[in-house]
Order: sequence, then structure tokens, then C-alpha cells
Amino acid sequence: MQIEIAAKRLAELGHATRLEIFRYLVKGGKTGVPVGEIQSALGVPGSTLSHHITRLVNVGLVVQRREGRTLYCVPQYTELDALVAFLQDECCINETTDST
Amino acid sequence: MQIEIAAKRLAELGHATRLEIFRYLVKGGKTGVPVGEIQSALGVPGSTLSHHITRLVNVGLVVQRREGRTLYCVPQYTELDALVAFLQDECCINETTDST
DNA sequence: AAGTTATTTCTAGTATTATCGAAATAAGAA
DNA sequence: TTCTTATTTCGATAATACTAGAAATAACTT
Repeated sequence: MQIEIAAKRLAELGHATRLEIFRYLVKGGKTGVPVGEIQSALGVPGSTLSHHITRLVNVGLVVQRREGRTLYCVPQYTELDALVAFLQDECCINETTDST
Repeated sequence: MQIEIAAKRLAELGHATRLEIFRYLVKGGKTGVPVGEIQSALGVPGSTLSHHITRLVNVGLVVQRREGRTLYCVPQYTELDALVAFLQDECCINETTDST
């Protein structure tokens, strides 16, 4: 992953409300969680919530799927895994290159 | 780790220049890297660099140690590990609770 | 069509962040 | 003590982000 993309995704997760949203989605599983459920669970005003979700969508960490009136938010596990992998590969001690 | 702290650290890493700084420090090893070396390696103006380093220090991801005129920046591996662990534990699919 | 529910877009005020030159500080060297 | 090196703090400007009420849109129900 390029550093620019990693930085963008980290920045979006670097906001308490958005991090809570993402965590809530992850707990909700692969089918996704309706926006309204996030709203009542976290107690965030609709317009504010929509703004934060849009940001998560913009960096590819969340995808939305509509079913009738309900919009489901689906966390993109693969993207988060890649981000975690980036941190581990690029920003943690690489023991294999280290001489004991 | 509390979500507030995690969010703060993610936010600080969520800036391309700061992420590059941190990555450079990690590559530099446990003894740390002088500010001046980061400056010439990344080509960032001194005042701007100082600002970014201060932010990393403020969230505990970097510690500074002075040796004469030279200030060494030391990446805090433990803190990054904790952050990565937070993401994996709280924001990734927990396979163990999943019925296979 | 009119009403209801679910969610977004608009708008605007406030706050935080990024940037970097210039001046200031810290510390060793002459 | 003066000079040089290393780095920070100050100050000012521009840009971006946060928040949330109100209005708009999307889609189902009656």
C-alpha cells in the first residue's frame, strides 16, 4: 500500500466518532449495519453521522448497500487488514533484518 | 487501550509527512535518529518538521533524547504495537467468536 | 396522491491544523 | 565571549475539518 493511501485511511480512523462507527460495523458483521442503527447506538445526530460515514466510504473502509429505505454500511475488512499489514511491515521492527 | 487514545495516535499517523517521519525512525532503530538527519532525508523545513515531531511526541509515539546539540528522536515501538493490537482486536473480524 | 420513514445535502459558524520564514534558544567550539 | 550548529518557538496566513439544524431526496405505505 502506498504511504499516501495509508495516511488517508489512518486519518479517517483517527477520529473518536469515526473509530467507534467502524468498530461498531465490524462487530455487526459482514452483512452490514443500517445507518439508523448506528445513529441510535452511538447517539450522533444524523447529519453529523452521515458526514463521518461519507468520509469512511471515501477512503474505501466502508461500502454502502441500499435495501429499500435502509442503507447498510459494510466494513471493508480487507482494507483494514491491508492497513494493519502496512503498519506492521513498514513501521514495526523487522526482526528478520536485525542481527542478533 | 482506550478508544480516545487510539484515535489520537491514528490521527497523528494519518498525515503523510508524519507517517514518513515515523517510518524513517523505525528504520533507524532503537538508538534514534537526529532531527537534522530526518530533515535532510525527507526535505521538510525545520519549523514544519519540528511541529510534526512535537505532535508525535505529544501522543507518545516518539520520545526525544538530547546528546549535546543533537536531539535524537526515538520511535516507541511498544506504543505502535499496542495501536496495531487495538485495531486487530477491536476492528477486525474476531474469528474465534465465529461459528465455523 | 399524501404521509411516513430513512438518510443525505445544504449551509454556516466555530475550531483545529498545516505551513514556513524569522527570531529565539541550547550547547559546544574557537 | 563570540561564533557556529542544531533545533525550537513565534507569528501569521491559508486550508481543512467538525458540528448540527433545516431542507431536500429516496422509497415504502395507505
